[in-house]
Amino acid sequence: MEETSELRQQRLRKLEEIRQLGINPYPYAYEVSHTSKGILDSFEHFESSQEKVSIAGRLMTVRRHGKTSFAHVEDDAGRLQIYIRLDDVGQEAFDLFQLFDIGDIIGVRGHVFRTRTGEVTVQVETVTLLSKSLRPLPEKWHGLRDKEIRYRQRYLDLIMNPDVKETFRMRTEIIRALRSFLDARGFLEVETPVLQPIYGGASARPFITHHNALDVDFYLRIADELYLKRLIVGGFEKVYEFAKDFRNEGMDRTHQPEFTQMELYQAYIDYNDLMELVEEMISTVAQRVLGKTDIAYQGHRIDLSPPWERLSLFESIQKYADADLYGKNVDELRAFCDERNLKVDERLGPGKLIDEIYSELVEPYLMQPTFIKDHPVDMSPLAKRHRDKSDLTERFEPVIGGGEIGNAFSELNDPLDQRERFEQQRKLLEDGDEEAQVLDEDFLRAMEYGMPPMAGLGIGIDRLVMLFTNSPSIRDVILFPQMRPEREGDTHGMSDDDPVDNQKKQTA
RNA sequence: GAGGGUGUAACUCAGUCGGUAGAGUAACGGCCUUUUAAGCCGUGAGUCGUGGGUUCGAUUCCCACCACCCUCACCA
Repeated sequence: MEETSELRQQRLRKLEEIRQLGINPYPYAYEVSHTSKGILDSFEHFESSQEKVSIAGRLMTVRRHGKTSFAHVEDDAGRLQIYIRLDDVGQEAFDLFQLFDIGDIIGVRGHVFRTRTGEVTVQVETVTLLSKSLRPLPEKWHGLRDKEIRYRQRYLDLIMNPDVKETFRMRTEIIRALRSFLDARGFLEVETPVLQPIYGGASARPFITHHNALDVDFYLRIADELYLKRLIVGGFEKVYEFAKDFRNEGMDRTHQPEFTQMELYQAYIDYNDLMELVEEMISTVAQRVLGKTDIAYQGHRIDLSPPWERLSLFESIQKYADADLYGKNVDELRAFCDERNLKVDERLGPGKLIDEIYSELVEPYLMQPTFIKDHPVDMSPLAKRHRDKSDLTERFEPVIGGGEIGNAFSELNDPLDQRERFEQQRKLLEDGDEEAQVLDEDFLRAMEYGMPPMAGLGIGIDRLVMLFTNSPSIRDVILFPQMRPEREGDTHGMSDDDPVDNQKKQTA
């Protein structure tokens, strides 16, 4: 279908014509002296010096006027107008320029001036084709709106929508700021396996893959927690990792099967110390990336400056749902759910019920940064028991904008308690909880050698970036979000009969 | 997994109470040496998501399927 497209055929003809002129439409390099932004920022200098500049980028607009043309060239830093006159560039170059299309990558060299209407412009003396484009870009006025094409063909989205570029620049800056915050505090960035023989560290269903040489199945990690803790056993005292994790679950506005989490572990601190670190880290990153600590997210103003409110899970339910559920048994909790019209699964244990109640009645209303802490022990098999209440754990979730952006605890380092917790998880698994955690014998062995007291944290990087960039969907902060693969004959405009492939098939 | 919505030219969208479709942009030809949604004149462009059914006739009605979006359910 694409190969018969009229517009593409026209461009292929132009490509041939350019070749006939003895010009390579795909040359090797171009000497770029300046960026569009550099020229715009220092216009007076360039105007008075008449210094020659060369810029390269994508031709985004063209206004042809017979023997002159105005156009805009867009590079990584922005757009700059260029002005081409027959008298300036000569007949040959001007004819070549007539063969250019919007979307072509070109380089131009000339001096800088300001037009009658006041726009900073390069008056072109030489023009070079750097890459001929064969497909038309979306329309200049409405741009590219179709979300499916934007996600599937992110390159096109990036070309057409400047704010997308900005979002992903900011994503990188956020990660960079987190790194430098942790590095400055003596944390060591490490790498741990993505392929794991036993998955662990979170409650989720894994992806399974197969290693041929060993003839064993591996799991793509759902977390790196158990490996980072092994490193603390090994003697590192502060470690972190930016990890791509994989969870084989549903996808929606806040979930992708492949997502990024930053986990950190520090020996000899507890979860109270870690809360301080988290609020300082997030507000520092905001200050560095956004230049402020109050942000706007989907119509809400959020103040990230410390200290953040600290509420135990049961206090938060007390405060937002006006109910004291601490110490209630399963039947009482279920009765409460009925009373508040919460539909819950029959099989849920007390911990999951509490979590359900909290998620429905509390979390969505927590716009300002809040540490929700002290979760029931059966919800948190890797967390240390609360020092005062043995049925709770020293765990907290930083909640911002109505959703949690992470999870942390004073880490359980009692190997015998840990074994019991794994055994309880095994029962849950046998009772049909597909997300229950699996016993990891080597992890227990490591713990038996002696694991220092410590606290650990996981931060959902994608969600943090959503908050910082005011993005409503996780797909807006992942460059290439997972989509159902394209199939021939499906979505309109998406079928892509590659003529090169077809040629190969024919000649094979 | 359930419910709702969308799918028409390269893009953004109209439209057809059933008679095989239009606008703007982009493209092509012509005029135009400071334009910027340049302008003026002219032209071409589409298996109306896919498959089936009803019908003399389907892009339109019906059914199934596919993709995407939204809401809900599970999760970070």
